[in-house]
Amino acid sequence: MAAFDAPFTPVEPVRAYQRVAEQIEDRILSGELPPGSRLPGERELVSQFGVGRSTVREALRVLQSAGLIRSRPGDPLGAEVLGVSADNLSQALGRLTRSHLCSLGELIQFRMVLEAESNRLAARLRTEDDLTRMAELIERMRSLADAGTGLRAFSETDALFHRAVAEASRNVLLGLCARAVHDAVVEIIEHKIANVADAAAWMARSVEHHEQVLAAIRAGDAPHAAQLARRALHAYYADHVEPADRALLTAALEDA
Amino acid sequence: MAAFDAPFTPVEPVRAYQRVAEQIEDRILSGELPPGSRLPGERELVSQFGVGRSTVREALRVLQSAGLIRSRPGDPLGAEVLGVSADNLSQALGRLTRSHLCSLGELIQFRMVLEAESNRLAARLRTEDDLTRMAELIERMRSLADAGTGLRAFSETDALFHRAVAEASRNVLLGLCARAVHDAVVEIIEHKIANVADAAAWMARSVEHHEQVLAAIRAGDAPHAAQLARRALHAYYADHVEPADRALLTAALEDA
DNA sequence: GCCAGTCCACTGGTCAGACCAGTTGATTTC
DNA sequence: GAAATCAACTGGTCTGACCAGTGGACTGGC
Repeated sequence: MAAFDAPFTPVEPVRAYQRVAEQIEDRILSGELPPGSRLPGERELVSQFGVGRSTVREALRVLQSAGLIRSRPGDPLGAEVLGVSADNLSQALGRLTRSHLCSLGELIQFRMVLEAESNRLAARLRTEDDLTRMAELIERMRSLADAGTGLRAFSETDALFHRAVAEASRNVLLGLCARAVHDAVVEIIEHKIANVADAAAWMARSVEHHEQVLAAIRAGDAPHAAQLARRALHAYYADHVEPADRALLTAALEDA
Repeated sequence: MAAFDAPFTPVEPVRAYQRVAEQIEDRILSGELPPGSRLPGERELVSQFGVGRSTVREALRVLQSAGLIRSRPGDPLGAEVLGVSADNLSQALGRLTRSHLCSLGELIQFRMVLEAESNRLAARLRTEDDLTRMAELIERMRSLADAGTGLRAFSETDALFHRAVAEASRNVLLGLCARAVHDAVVEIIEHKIANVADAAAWMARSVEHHEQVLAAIRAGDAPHAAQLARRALHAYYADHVEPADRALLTAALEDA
């Protein structure tokens, strides 16, 4: 911005706990404190930062609510550094839907966009390694489905497949957001869908869908891979959103 | 999930400040405490919840870091309820990039996806009101550009236009995420781009681009509207990402 | 020497009480 | 009536204390 546009910016007071939190956050984000490492104990931080314990604790609380650290009473090693994850994102997205600021239909439409784009990019940028990884995961899903195990193990492998696709798309952000949205959706309507009547048939259909996706990605057919994701989500969720929102999902489907 | 799949889930201790924060958050998200309303003072909350002040303060800190409330020393009205916003999202996204877990290229690629999809849906779902709103904003941008005002005012109107498009797309989530990503990008490379050599020419080009977008949206040409967003972002940012990431941006461009 | 059990120093979680700087609105003063 | 003053608040911070729980050191028996 030009200098005359806003010569000075208002100065807002910076609280002590903010500066403490910033210092720690910077070290975590810069990699100086990698995931798995430990922070000093609270009383040690008190003497290092030269502030009271309540200030340190408020700072730690902020970092914890951001998902950067985790602390446990009685742990002589101090709080554990977790690093950046998608948890915070999915939490924020969950709040958006819980507040009815955005509907379930929008959430699923958004997921259609993300997964479609993930597939599209994967079809374009995937390596051979990516393809074998995905094929292996599909194989595992098939064997799980045949073995008649519970849905939980199947869903986990399913999530791994989507993660493999996201990795092949070479965009971490896309993958993290897709996972966050996925988690938010699950949190909202898990109970409605969890006990599908015929789990076996559902798993078989899911395996089939994933095979189609893999084939499109292998063939480098980006538009088709994208469209597959959109269609699958539409078919799966269309019945679970309010009728008013159904048009949204359909709109995301057309010539995308 | 089937009952035999995981009959019991581990029980983790719930801290007092968490329950306090949850109670308040629930009331905010349910709309019982709308944005602009006030929370009781901390000492009042202490007596209402029956916990110590530090517990109340840690809870408020969590809510504040989630962007749900804002407190100011000396305010006799108590903390202000802000409601859900995109700030929290952009903060999380900023952390992702600052931690080098995802690059600037990925961020911009993601923005290409979001804005393209926003345009696409807007082209399909826009109403006449949406169109006039957008046209007005473009007109305002043009007059600002002609008047030779600073970039700041121009950028604000630009942001309003994108918001209008997001609104026309009938997906709040898409708009909020797009704004969050936009903010994250700005935070990272604002200083690099802020003082463009020829602001006037840049603004003129921007107005022209927005007119093309509006025309496509008005015509209902969804694919073209989407492609316009991708191309504009590519043209604007391609030079600012590392060469290794340039292929990412290009990949997001092709037959999308 | 090894393993069980005990014990204790220490952790984070919580509370109570205090002080400070800053805001606000009523009160006083001119 | 406007300006200065004041007192009753607020949130921000610090101190010191207690608790339940953890984990390593210590101790006992084998």
